[in-house]
Amino acid sequence: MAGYKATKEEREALALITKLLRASNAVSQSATALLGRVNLTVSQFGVLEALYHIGPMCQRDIADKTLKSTGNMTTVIDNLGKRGLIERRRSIEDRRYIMVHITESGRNLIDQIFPEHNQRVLKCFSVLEPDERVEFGRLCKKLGMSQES
Amino acid sequence: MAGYKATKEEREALALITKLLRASNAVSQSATALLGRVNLTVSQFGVLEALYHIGPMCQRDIADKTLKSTGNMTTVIDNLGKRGLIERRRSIEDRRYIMVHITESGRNLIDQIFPEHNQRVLKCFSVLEPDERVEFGRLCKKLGMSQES
DNA sequence: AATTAACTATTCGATATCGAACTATTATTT
DNA sequence: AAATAATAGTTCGATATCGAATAGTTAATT
Repeated sequence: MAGYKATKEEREALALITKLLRASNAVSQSATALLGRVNLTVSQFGVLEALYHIGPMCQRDIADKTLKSTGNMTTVIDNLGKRGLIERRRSIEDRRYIMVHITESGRNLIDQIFPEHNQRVLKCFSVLEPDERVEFGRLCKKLGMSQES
Repeated sequence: MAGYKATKEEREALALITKLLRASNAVSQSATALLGRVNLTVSQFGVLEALYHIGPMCQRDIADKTLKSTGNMTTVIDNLGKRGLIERRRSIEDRRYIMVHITESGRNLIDQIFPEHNQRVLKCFSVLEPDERVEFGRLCKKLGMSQES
């Protein structure tokens, strides 16, 4: 048997991270359940939605925005490109950059699912009271910002 | 341009899910940063840790516990098996089940990283006050349980 | 007893994901 | 100007992940 034993504080923290991961999982699964209908993965949706709302970005910026690696971006954006949902345009000023643009077709796809997607996200959080939602957002933000480099 | 426009409530919910995913990502990354040292993936650690603390389980139960598919479990457990960290034993009473056991070697590995892992998790949440941690856990639990079928 | 239904695990194809090595381009240093 | 450093994107190998199809086992039904 192990000689190591977690302290009470540690056990509480472990319980807390479990709850957080479970909540995050539940919410994101429930919110993205409709993506299958239009054959989008969660990653693809994330990228497409960012381009839709923020505008053209280079892959590095998209990777930062979605918390993924640049190697991963190449793959995801390749797959979006195959379906004609985005377009790559090499920057002229600095030829290292490739600006990624959402196409008309990509825009239509987002328009098609966004209303229901928003409804679902809203519904997910409707188990919390309004003031609980505010508090939850505040605490998440504290946690999300704390680990930044 | 899109004819669709999100309501204020929807926009707030979208902002909230972003904060939640960011928090979840930040915490889980910071907590699991040391796994590379012992060549474990996050999934492998999750499975191994569950077996360590709960005891032998069949793959279906492990999948439920870790919120993954059974197909995925086959892969992850295969990879843990290759390294001799777990053992599969076909159940005799009901031959559909395969009980997965952690080995001595697997137990040693967990013992080796668990103290530091716990410290890291604890540190992640130390940005919250004690009463905030309690409240955060309560809200996460509400969210995590709400989407269950 | 035979059929059907329910359930566990595996397989497969497609996509995601990381980190590290690599190429191409631009910026900085000497 | 040449060498060096920094940066963007790609490639590769390994692993993860899903959903659907499949095989094998047991339970329930007829």
